[in-house]
Amino acid sequence: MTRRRGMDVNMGDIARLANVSKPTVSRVLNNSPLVNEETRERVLRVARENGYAINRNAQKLRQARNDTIAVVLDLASHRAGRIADPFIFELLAGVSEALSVRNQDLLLSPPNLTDAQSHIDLVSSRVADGFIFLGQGARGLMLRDLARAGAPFVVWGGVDPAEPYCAVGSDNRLGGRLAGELFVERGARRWMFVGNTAHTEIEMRLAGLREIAADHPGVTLEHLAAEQMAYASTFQGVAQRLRDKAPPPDAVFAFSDTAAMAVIAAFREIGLEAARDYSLCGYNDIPPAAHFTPAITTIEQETHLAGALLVEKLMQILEGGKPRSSVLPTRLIVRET
Amino acid sequence: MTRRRGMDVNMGDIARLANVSKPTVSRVLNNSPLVNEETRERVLRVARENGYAINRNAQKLRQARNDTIAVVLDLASHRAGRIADPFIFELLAGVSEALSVRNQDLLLSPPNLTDAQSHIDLVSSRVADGFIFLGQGARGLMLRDLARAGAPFVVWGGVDPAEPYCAVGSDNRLGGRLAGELFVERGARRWMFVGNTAHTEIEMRLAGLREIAADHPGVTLEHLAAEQMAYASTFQGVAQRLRDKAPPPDAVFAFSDTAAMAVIAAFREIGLEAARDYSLCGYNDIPPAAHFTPAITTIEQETHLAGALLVEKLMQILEGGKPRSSVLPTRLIVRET
DNA sequence: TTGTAAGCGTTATCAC
DNA sequence: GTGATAACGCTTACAA
Repeated sequence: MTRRRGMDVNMGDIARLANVSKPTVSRVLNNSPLVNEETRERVLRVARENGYAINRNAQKLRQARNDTIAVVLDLASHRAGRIADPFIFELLAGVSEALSVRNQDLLLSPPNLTDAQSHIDLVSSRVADGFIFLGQGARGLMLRDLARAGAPFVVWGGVDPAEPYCAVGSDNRLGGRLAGELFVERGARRWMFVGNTAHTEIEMRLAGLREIAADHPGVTLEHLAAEQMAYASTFQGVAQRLRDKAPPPDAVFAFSDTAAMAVIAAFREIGLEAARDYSLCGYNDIPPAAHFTPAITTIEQETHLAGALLVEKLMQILEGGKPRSSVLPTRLIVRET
Repeated sequence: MTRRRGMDVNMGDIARLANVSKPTVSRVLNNSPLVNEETRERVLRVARENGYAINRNAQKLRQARNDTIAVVLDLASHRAGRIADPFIFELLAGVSEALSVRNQDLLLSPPNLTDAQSHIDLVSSRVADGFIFLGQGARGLMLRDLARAGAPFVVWGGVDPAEPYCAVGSDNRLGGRLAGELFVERGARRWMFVGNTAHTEIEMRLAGLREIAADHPGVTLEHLAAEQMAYASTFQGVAQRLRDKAPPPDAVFAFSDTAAMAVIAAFREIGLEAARDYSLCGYNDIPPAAHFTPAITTIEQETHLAGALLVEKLMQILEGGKPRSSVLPTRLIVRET
């Protein structure tokens, strides 16, 4: 950056120019009520005139808190089209907004942060005060370690009261049950679940579906792993299964609406159409699901408030509190499939 | 965080425990070649044993650079389903990875950063060294101001050699021309462009399409604004246009594949099918486009390298260089529509 | 190869 | 209300 007027001004300079001491400038900048109105105005004017901006590193060095939160996204999964659904970014937008309201910086966690220790180091290095994990992913174990170490964090994902950390998520088990009840109503017998159960939230959906299946003799439940969570690999996985001699499922519960689209495409290859030949339920209610042909039945999550809720709980933890986990409502939206 | 052993250890403590001075510890931690191998090992051992993590704020305070880059996403547009295409997050993943390789922190820019001054303040406050804008969005003017102020930044978006800043993007104008040539080949006469031209990159696509249209007498080109970039509003905009008495277009170029899906849904409402009744070209080549029914013709962008390229150019700027803008290849992928 | 001393720009403490 | 002084934890310059 070209050295502009004011670029290298520090608090001492402002203090001198305004005929006050450094602590007074500091007080003004921190809206301390202890400062004379006249002084405040003078200091602010001088600061403005000189293009002064406080050095946040010096500030952070001196203070206990960093006012920075690290947000952990499973970005690696999003490379190469391995994207679950765009809905995780609505979540990110909500978190970003909630943090900004509280004047907290948002550090996007680097992709190489994998074990508990590297997360702890980030806090020890005074880079971030705590973490928000968006999606448990396959890191249940690491999260338990992190909780045991006492690191401050909250998680968006499956809410399990047995876990030693605070989580916010939709009622995934209920989601699974709702899909199951729909399939029962439709008279389907050969159910299939598509999703990677290494992710806690997805495992819980399968659990809910399984509960309903168990209540209905004659119903079989098949599980297709879909490890990659990618559109293309999900499509291929389903297509391959359908080439088996085994009779095709007559009901499918997919881990996302995008995955549901992959399911539709794969079934279409062997001449089967959703709605006509099998029931299909997605997850997330992304906008295109409603206008898809056929319109996709799905489970809606309450993500509007999630960001604010996650941030609020993390702030409570940072202030020494022990907020409880929250389960957000989940709703079945019945469409053509 | 519970105070664990080693939590409050600083460099002085390690120095004392290892029988060396602080600068020596510093040298070891920064891989200086000036340290004796034996000393290095002893220091590292002591540091490890005491769970020492360097205080990055103190480090940043002392050094010229911050090793933090602010990434600007138009997150506001992603709330309420206003998402163009998930492809922007592949870009984010690429940037995240490239930054992490260079040990740079990624600060996600807060949503309230709108004018040039607030961006400049972020640099003056020593929070970030520079910016990466993912998508020009409707901030062409602000970017020019920012460039004039000498702030270090690079942009993913439309590349215009006349702009005073470094940009990386696909050849949007060529993309528009490719779509136009396809429409000519298909014999279409009533073309429609769907997209918000306040975004430079989208305006350039329209410009390319317009060039081809101008070369072909008898071809009309209509522009549907689609300001919100959302799936739902695009669907509604197209549906409303189709209710006009004017004859429907026989060729549509949409600003994204997701938008193309909205176009298909809207045309279907009046009984028109892509491929059969009109040509359709999307943008980005997202995975579902290939398996959609009908399979969507689209323009592919080279996003794999974009993240690394953006980071590299920004680093050059931070070192005083003046990297040139880059245009990445663009390819038409002809499918059913 | 290592150590001493100074300083980065802020805020906490205490005195007035 | 305001100011003097001492940290915060690190790196740079210079000396040995």
